[in-house]
Amino acid sequence: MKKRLSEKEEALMQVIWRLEKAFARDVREALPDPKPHINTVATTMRRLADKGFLIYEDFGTTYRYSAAISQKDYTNKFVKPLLTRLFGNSMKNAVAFFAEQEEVSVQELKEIIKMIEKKRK
Amino acid sequence: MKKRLSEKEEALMQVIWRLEKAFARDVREALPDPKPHINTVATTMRRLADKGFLIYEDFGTTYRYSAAISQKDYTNKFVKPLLTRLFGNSMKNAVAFFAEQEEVSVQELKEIIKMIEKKRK
DNA sequence: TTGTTAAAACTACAAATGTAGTTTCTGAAT
DNA sequence: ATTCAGAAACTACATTTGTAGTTTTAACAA
Repeated sequence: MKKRLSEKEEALMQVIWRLEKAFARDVREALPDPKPHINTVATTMRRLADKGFLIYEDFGTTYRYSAAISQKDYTNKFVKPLLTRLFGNSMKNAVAFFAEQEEVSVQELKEIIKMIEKKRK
Repeated sequence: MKKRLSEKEEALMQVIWRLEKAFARDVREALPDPKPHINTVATTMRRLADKGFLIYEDFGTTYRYSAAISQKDYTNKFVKPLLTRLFGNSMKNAVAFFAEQEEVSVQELKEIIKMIEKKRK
């Protein structure tokens, strides 16, 4: 698990994180149209398992997959470095950027502060 | 300019965003050891130009590159969707996550609020 | 037991990416 | 003019990713 995933691979992981446990066909179902060929999904999932991002249980005739890394851990390991690099090694700058872009309102920032303070005391 | 860049490509873009205008050798210089072969840098930059991420000026015997897309625009276009997908389509959740991880302190969040409020009035 | 079927396994191939050697060009220094 | 160096251009090749056809396997149904 060294490298960030590609967009398509990440899309599969998203589905698995959401469904928690899923067979290839479930994942395919959850993907938006145009849905990829089932073998494409299966191959990608196998590769993700090879790379350590998925684990699977043997279900007789099929495998059921689940994530080997939580979305949080993935985010910390692969997304956070990307963000901090982009924003001069400062998550504060990153947050400020999204706040300025009005992706996060002042109101929401205040809610976040409240939430954190409650949690920490 | 459809797809997010790979990690290596993004690393080059980082350098260019920082230097603003740069020759291949400048970019290579700015990269951490072990530095890639100069041709590797040049090839990657040419490909980035082909894909519309870089533009270049002819400098007689060489080309000087600069970004065709600002770091902000790149972030909005490619990083923000990734974040929102990861966090249930909510940038608020994303910010809350990083705040909880103590990547951003309550103090900093308050500074951001102040900064925003000043800018908006 | 013989189809039928669903899934995995195997195979294949194109495009993208990462990397770097070889060749050519051009301007600068003798 | 000749040589030299730096850079681009060209070429090459391995790996990864995206995609899907073909073959095998295993379970179930008639």
